[in-house]
Amino acid sequence: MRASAPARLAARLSDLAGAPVVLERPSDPAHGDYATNVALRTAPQHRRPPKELAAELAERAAALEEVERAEVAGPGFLNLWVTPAWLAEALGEIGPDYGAGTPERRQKIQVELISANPAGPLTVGSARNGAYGDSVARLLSHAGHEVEREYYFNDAGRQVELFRASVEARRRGEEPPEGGYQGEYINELAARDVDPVQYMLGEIRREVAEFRIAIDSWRHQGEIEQEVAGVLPKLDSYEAAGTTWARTSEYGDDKDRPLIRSEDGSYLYFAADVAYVRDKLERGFDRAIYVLGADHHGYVGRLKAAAAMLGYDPERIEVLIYQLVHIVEGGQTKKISKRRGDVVFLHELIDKIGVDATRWYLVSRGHDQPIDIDVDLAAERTQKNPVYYVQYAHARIAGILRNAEGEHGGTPSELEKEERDLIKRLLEFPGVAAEAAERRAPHAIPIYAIRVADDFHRFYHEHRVVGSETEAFRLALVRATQSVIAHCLDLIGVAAPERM
RNA sequence: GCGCCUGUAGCUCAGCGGACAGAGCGGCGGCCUUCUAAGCCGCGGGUCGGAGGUUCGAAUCCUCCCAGGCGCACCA
Repeated sequence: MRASAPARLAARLSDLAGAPVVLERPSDPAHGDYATNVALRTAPQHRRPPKELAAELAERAAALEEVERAEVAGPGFLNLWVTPAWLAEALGEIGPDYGAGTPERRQKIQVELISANPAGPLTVGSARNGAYGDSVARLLSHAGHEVEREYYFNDAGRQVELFRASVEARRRGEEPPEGGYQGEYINELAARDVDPVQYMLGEIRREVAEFRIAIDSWRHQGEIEQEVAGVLPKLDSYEAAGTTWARTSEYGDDKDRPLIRSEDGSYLYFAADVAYVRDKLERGFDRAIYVLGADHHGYVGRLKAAAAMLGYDPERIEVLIYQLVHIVEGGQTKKISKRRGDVVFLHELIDKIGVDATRWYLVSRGHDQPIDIDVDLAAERTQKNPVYYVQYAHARIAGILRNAEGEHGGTPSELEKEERDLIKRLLEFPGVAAEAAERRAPHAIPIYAIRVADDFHRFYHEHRVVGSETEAFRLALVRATQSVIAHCLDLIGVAAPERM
């Protein structure tokens, strides 16, 4: 896989400049198709005025066949205009594998996501975990890594027993136990003749699939707990205050962590964490990614400490934190609590607005940004979800392609403004996808997709495709646009419809 | 008290070292005999929480302060 056209252009310019050139797309069209600040950045080390350096580079750049014009502007920017032939040729590179990377070092990566207790249906909080984590997994896979998705069922702990007891109490017509679970779904479960935990295990698998997340590996707490006894002797631990402690504070954690409950000698959760870390890394993953809500960010230190204590490079453990989803009711914002029943379930949101709008909505803001879902406004607000705007562009193109019979391709001698803008936008895709993967920031994809749809709708409004003088070229342009939109939607698990 | 995250247009959010800060929604006004009007165009709207600092250049980096969210269990 060779570098994308803009990357190759940047590389040629880097040779001319003798320094790495980063091309950006200026917002002001008067500043060219591409611009670079190399002269500004390298002026200090050359001890020469940036404008002088930029002027020299401009002269050399203008001699490149792909460059139509090069100008120095402002304090020392170099602005470039590219030829229609270069744009048309670059367009030809857009296809099924467009933007797919081959990393310098292909890694085997595990992404553990959701892993909600089977103590009820998935909440919108878990849905954010899934939408975010799965999109990161898709991005990494697109970037060329080998990715496996795992879901860990905490199906043997205290919370789950409390849940089971709550349902059973309900069946006997009693109040739930102290700290137990409440809510309509408990009543519904009580009415069914099933083991509540077994039932939820099945329900969650179904919901995850419906949310378009393909889990490769389902693990259960019991499996990990069997490994605990074998791991504990390998830890740097000591006895104090009636229990065994892992000396995690020596390995970057805030404090030491107890491994065994002194009351009854049973393993505490951290013991399972350690066993699980080893389990993951021993399975040959170069990297184990955990996707956790902000309420679990205290986990980062202890998981890395666990790895370090076992002799692994803690860099192999990566914890992705996303901010929480809150529900807003009557102007009041509150944290989701399954136990209290203050909760919006994923299936409710899907029923209201569908999988596409739900996934788009949950992944389209930065993971560092909290999300409020207003129970009353959710449906109304998401009717205006930009997902439809993007899907519409895809469907519109499908319509054009249904009407067209001619060949695709060719290079017109002149390009319309809307065509140039659209092509340049499409050429951004490999960079956008690579950066999104690198930064674990899938929200860049929907934002970019909106811009593509934007440029397409503008083009569509101004120019006809079928029956135009440059029909073959425009068919290729429109087909490439559709392909890039489809790639974007796929990266975030949203459907790309042929008709709307 | 300590740690992580956040504070950008009326609302929801992008932008995270470059050229006058952007989009969607909401408001107002235009555009369908032509490939889907779920569309396009125009208008209005911002001391980028505050104060210092680094830099040729800061919404973007550093420090402090203010405000909000989340953590700091022998629960998960």
